[in-house]
Amino acid sequence: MKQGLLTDRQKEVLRYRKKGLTQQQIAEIIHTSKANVCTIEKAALENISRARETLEFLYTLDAIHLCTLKTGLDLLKAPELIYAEAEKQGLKVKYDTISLINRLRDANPERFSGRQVREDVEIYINKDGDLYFG
Amino acid sequence: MKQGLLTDRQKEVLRYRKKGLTQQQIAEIIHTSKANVCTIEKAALENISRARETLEFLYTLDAIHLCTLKTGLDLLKAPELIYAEAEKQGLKVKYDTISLINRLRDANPERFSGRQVREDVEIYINKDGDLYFG
DNA sequence: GGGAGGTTAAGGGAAAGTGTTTAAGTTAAA
DNA sequence: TTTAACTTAAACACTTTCCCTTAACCTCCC
Repeated sequence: MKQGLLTDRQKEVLRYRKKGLTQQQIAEIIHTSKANVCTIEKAALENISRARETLEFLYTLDAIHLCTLKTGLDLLKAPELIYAEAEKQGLKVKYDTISLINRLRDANPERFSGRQVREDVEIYINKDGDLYFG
Repeated sequence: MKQGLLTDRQKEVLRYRKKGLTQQQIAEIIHTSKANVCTIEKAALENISRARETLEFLYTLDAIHLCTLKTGLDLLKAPELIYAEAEKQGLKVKYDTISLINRLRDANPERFSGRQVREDVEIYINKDGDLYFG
């Protein structure tokens, strides 16, 4: 029963990295190429992302689908859309306009460019008014 | 670039489960055996555990183990224990007594019942005096 | 230009994970 | 006791991940 997503190799690299060592230095210590250290580090960070995404999914489990932000939508128009849909469901969104926009962009920056939605974003809400994106 | 630890199959089962369906019912819906549904669900829960453990590792990356709150300990005695250990390490805990207790309980409510520690809690601290629990 | 730090791509062998079936085993409730 | 719900083990085909090498590329900065 293995525990954690990260392999020993990946943890090793992350620890050295945390200490401030360069990939080259680490490569010498663990007897491999710097390209390999880079790959291992990248894999580690990817695993960490996947761990985060996995736990996010849990939240969407007890959340319901609220609406979809369609590609091309003006980001500034998202809040009123979301508020309106939440009201239909009898739910109160936990965020004000400003923090809602910030949360939208912080959650997945690659889906917005400037004020525009680049890719459909699914909006979920739970009973506490927390929002999740899929 | 895959995202999240859970496979589509695993998410599917978890969603049906959340709705209250039995493994047998799910098996019929997704056209397989109930034993298989059980296996898939188990794998899903294991993956969720691994995701949690992965993120916990991140905290311990720049934190050191401070002490252990043993099962049965009075929650109100935790702060002085923690302060004492932190002082030994030359570190200042970021929280006062009240907020420390609140943080302890908020972090993992299932580990405390009333004033008592129900299950060993590992305390970690980083250079900023932040506390993490494992 | 050349060096240091970092990244990417292609490929390969070993290891691990996934979904599945079959068959046997609990456990708790009617 | 019988039944429904759930768990477990073994085995198999299949896919993915991991670590590694080699060889290239990028971006600063001297």
